[in-house]
Amino acid sequence: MTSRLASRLLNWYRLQGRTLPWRGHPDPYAVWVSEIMLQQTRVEAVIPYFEKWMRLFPTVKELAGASEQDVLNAWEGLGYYSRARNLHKASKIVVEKHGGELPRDLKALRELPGIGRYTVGAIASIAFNMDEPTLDGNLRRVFARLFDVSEAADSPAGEKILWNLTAGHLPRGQAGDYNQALMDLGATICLPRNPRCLLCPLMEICEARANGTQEQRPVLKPRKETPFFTHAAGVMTMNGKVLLAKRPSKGLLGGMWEFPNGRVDGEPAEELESALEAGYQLKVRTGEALVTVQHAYTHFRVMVHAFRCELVNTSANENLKWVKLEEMADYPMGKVDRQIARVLHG
DNA sequence: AACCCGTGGAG
DNA sequence: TCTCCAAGGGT
Repeated sequence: MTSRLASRLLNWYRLQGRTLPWRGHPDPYAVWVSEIMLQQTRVEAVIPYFEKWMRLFPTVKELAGASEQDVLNAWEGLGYYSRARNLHKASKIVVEKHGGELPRDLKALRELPGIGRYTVGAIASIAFNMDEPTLDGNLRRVFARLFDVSEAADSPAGEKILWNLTAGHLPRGQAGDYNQALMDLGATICLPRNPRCLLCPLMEICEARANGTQEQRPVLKPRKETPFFTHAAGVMTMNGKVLLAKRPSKGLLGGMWEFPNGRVDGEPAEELESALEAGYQLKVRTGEALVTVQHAYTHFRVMVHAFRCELVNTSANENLKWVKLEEMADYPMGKVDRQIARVLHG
């Protein structure tokens, strides 16, 4: 039994659904890669990365055999780099424990790093045509509006209601199309701001059920305000090489490379030396500022002053490396450090 | 539960 | 310029 909602939705999807590189792809691996890339990331940003990724790592086995450096390089610019590290880890597990094939078992999928409740439902329904619901930001918004969900949509209580709503309308045998239709609807019609209700295939149902509260849905918890920090970075060049540091594997930009830097509270030029000593066991003499970069991360903003430094002394450190200027592109960096690197390269 | 994790586009 | 937030997961 297909609900009226699902029926309207599926008819609309056949006519208005988007054509995307991973849609109709025969390989579950392609669906997997796309779902990881699409976490908190827009379709337009993902497409070029997906196509490059599938050229570099066409199969699970080739991904598993790649170095973390190559994997992070392929991901550079897409953000949330733990996704790349987890996908890489998971590919090795799939090769070792599942014969190189993505398992069709919900529990086995859920245990792979980087695959949570949403991604299990998406892969199971889209790649394996299983009757599984899922809930992402699009479905959350669509159902919160359609059924006047006053509970905070990003709270456990609200999410439980929303999971039940989407599961309750799931059409047997067409869960993949149903889930993707709701995502397309959320991304092109039921927009966060200024929804295009006149083009919506569910307008009639929505008007009947939503009590006119659509513009006030979904209810979301208030955000915390973002702090601001100032950092100083040291640019140390010698014989056509520059000193780079590898970040810890966890946390912000985990496993990526950067110019040695530290947080400063007073005048950057005066504090840089002590900051670098604390973080990198370096002795340096600062010179003139090379470039200043501002950047807004999700949870804080930074201003980074990059200084040319004269190196006096350094202790042994595995995470420090002298890199030829022409080879900086081979070292995965976040946006800020890539910007500094570009200034150096000319 | 609350917090952390990137980047870019839209308004 | 500034705020919002996007096919979430991990801790």
